[in-house]
Amino acid sequence: MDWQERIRAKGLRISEPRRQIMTLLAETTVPLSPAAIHTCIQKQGGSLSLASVYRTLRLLEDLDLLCQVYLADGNLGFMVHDSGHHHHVLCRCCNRSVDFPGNDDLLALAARVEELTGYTISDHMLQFYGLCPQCRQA
Amino acid sequence: MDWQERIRAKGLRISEPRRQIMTLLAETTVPLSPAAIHTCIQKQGGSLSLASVYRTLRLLEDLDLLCQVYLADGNLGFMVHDSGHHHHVLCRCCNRSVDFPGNDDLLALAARVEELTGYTISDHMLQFYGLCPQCRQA
DNA sequence: ATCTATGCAAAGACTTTGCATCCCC
DNA sequence: GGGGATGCAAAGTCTTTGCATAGAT
Repeated sequence: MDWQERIRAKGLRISEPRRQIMTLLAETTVPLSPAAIHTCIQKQGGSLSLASVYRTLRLLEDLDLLCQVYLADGNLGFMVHDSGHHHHVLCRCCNRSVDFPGNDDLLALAARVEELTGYTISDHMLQFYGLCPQCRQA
Repeated sequence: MDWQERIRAKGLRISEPRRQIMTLLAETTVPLSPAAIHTCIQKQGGSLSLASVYRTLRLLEDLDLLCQVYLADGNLGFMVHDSGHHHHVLCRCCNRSVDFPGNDDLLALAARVEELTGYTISDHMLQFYGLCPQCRQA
C-alpha cells in the first residue's frame, strides 16, 4: 500500500501540498526540517504555506509515512519512513542519513537493563552519529 | 572534583541560582524541564528568573555537570550527569529515570553498522522507555 | 574594586489555531 | 455539492538577549 492509498484509506484526500512534501522527502537522503521543506518547495516554484507544512507533516507522521530523527544540531528532521523497525545513522557533517534494521543486540541489552533497573522496557530510541563516506574523504 | 570546584576552575562564581538548581536536580529522580525547575524553586520559596534558569542550565551542561534526556512526551529534561558514559531508561508514566553504563553490545552493533553503511561512527544516542517498578504495580 | 551573574522586559524562533475560501472526491 | 484542506494572520509557547543593577571573590 503506497502513501496515497494509505491517505485515502482514512477518508482523507490527496492534495498538492501532500504530494509535494512526499515527493520532496522521497528524493532526498537528508532529513529536512519544516522550514527547510517550505524553502525547498518554494525554490522549486511550488507554493504552500508554512502552516500547511506543519499540518501535513503531522498528518503524514500519524499515518506512519514519515519518521523524525534528531539532527546533529539537536533539531528535528523528517524522512520517509521505511517499513519495519529500524534506526538511523546520521552524518555530523552533511546530515545525510541511512537506516539499518532493528537488531537483536539491542534486545539482549534491553533484557539486561530490565534486570539491572527493575523497569519493564517497551521501546527505545537509538541513533548513531558519524561521518558518511563522502564527507570522510573531504 | 565536585560541581562547585568545577565552576570555580573556570573562573566562574557560585551563585544562589546555580546552587538552587544543582540542589534541586541532585535530589530528584525525574528529569526536569526549565519551566519545571523554575516552578519548583519558586514553590520552595526561592526566587529566580526563567532567564536565569536557561542561562544556568546551559552553563552547567557545558561544564558537563548536567545531561539532557528526551522525555516520553518528546520534551527535554535535565538531570545531574553521573560520570562515565551511560544511558537512561525512562518511565513513560512518571518520567522517573535511571541510568546504566555504556555497553559493549552497542560497540558490536556500531561496528556492524559501519560495515553495512560505510559510515564512520563516532557516537550515538540511546534511551530506553518503559515502566518503572512503582508504576507497573499501579 | 572588579568583573561576573541576575532580573526584567523585549525580541526571536518556532509552532499552532481560527476562519474564510478553495478544491478533491 | 459536501466536507476536508489550504492560506493567511493572529496567537501561543519556548528560548535568547540587551542592559542596568546586584553580587561574588
